[in-house]
Amino acid sequence: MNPEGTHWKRVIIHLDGDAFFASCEQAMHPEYRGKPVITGKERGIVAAASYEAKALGIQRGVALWDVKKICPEAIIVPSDYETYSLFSERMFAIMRRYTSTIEEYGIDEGFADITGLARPLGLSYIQIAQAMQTAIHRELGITVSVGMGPSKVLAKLGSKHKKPNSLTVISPGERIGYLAATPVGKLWGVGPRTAAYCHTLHIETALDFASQPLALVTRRFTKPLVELWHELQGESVLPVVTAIKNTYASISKTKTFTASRCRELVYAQLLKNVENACIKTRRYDLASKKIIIFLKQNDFRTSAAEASLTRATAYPQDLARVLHDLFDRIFIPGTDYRATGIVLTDMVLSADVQRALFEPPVTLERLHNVYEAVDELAEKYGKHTVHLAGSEMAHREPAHNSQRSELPERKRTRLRGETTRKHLAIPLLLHELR
DNA sequence: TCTGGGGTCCTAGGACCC
DNA sequence: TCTGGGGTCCTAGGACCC
Repeated sequence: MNPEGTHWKRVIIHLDGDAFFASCEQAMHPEYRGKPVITGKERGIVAAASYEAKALGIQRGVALWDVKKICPEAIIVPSDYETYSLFSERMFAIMRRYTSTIEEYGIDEGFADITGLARPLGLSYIQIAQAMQTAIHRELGITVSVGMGPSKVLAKLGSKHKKPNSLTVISPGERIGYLAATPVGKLWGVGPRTAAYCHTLHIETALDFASQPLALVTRRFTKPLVELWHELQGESVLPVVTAIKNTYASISKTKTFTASRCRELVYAQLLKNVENACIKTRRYDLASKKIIIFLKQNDFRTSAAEASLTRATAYPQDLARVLHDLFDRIFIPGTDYRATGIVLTDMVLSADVQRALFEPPVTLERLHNVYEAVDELAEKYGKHTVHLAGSEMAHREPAHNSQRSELPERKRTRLRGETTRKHLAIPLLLHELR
């Protein structure tokens, strides 16, 4: 192995937080360290389990019900995305000390392209990876696993290989061994359907897949799988995307509730989702030209309906009429429903929204003013201080399997880069760590 | 994993046009 | 009138990710 990677065309690293949510909780609460900690209280299933909890056989997705049976002393807390996002920001900031070619792939994982940086930084490639890893541990109190390879896929395979707090280098020369040990379904980009298809072709391991002739892969598989094939050869075709996401192609909201056949209640749930989706849409200065709704029956069958709008909007009032029509089209009386959902899509910038043909000029402006006031009130007094009468029932009804009602209402959701008191929380960690 | 919530990308097929 | 070839755009749905 040549860790300096001088013969590598690219040197990519992937950092992956270890039991990220649970680790953040342990970093924030010293009294949680060394103990089984579980997040996901608001959902009733395990979102993240600390390594102490994993050692007891507790995994993602397990019902909290069962957790308490296995381990009555487990510390169970709701997932606090706002705080984890702050840890995430800090983690990426540390990575950026070494290169700006960073991709924030998820809240707890990211890629860095460090090709050619060994000489200027005066560190070997492995030392660069270790420097990031130790700085994250020292400053944030959480550990990450790191993978290094000549492509994103191989780097990601490396970070997963041995957790926690590991560093795994998969060089072009060593990749065969790692691929032989990896079932094809474990590869990034291979889901259950593709894995099943692979089995029909007698492709069982990542190496089986990588050993297929390119012509066959191109003929039998889709474009993402062809890219995967190249990446597995150690040939980097997926770039590290540095652009930070600040817009959306679609915004959706879904919520599960205690199953009900009450038309008004189900509709109220749907309308509340619309209100939530609109809030987020306005926050990003967007407006939607197409709305899709769906109802999930108690047996998990879903039905959907959609409509295009005459004018892009981010105002529930605008959507009310079409929403009602869509709802009537798919609601079946006497059927129990467990969830509703809404997708706002075909987004445009709100600045580019034009008045619909034949629409009186005042309408749009008035709506705009009304919701500006609504958003201000929400900022001061909490989300949903003002909502449509039609969603009242959903606001009263506590959501199914959620203890959220016990939780203090979050003051508000921050915009990127906006400063709130919470930002002060992490520097305090430095003292706690001693 | 008997099932939460929020996203993106890709492909096939139809409509329509020249 | 019949036939051929080719392009673009849109939509629906599948599949995958965290």
